Amino acid sequence: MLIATHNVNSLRARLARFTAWLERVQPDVVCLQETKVTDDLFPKEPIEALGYHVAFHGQKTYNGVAILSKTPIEDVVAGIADFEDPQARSLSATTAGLRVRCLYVPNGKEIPSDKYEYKKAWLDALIAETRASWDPSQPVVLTGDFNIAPDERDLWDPEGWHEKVLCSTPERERLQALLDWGLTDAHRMHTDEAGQYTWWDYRQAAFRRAMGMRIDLFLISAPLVPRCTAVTIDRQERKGEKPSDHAPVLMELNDA
DNA sequence: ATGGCCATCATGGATGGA
Repeated sequence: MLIATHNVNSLRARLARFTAWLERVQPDVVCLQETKVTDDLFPKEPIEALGYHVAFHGQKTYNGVAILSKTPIEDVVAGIADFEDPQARSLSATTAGLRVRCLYVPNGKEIPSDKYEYKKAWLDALIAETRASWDPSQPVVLTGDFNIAPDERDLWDPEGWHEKVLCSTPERERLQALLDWGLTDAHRMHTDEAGQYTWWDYRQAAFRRAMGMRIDLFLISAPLVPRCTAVTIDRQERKGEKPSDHAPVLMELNDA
């Protein structure tokens, strides 16, 4: 089966492009971030018409997450336990035999800033809920836009980005806490290569100049590690008319 | 040297993104 994550940077602005991609690629499960649409306006009809069940958790203008699946979606939970969050950034659900968590981690803006403090507190709450209520012996997928580049291979200018937001030690320590709980960065199971980016700034012709970061991740629990045969970044989808600034990432899992 | 793009809301320009 194929599971995808994609920060679409507005689902409605990207709808025609996205549904064309969905029809072509035929992923079994898709996690979307930055849908930027309230639940009453979520464009579920064109997605359901392509054979997908859909769960969503959105708000006006900013943020917003959704899970699409060819099989029924159950036990949907929005947000993080014991964390009052006005921003729609987490959606968990069971589908296709997986417990899936679709995440849009806060950006953090700059260090120091209120937004950076919010990012750290948000990640602390995610870690706490994961330790308290999730089971790494089950098939668990945490995926989405983590807004953290795991290591120096994952950003185009390590010196320029040194201890900047998305790369700072406190952020990476929090990502490591999730990994230490019992998750594996699926991309790194298959390659040590640097420069495997998933996001490129719209400015400065960053995509053409390979100025990007790998911040869209699949973190998988131990039962899924032997099933994961490939992780690919769909760079083609970053090209053309009105792309998102993120490329979709696809993970292939063998049957259990 | 700085910022250079894009989406939203709204209809100008601020905010946010990363």
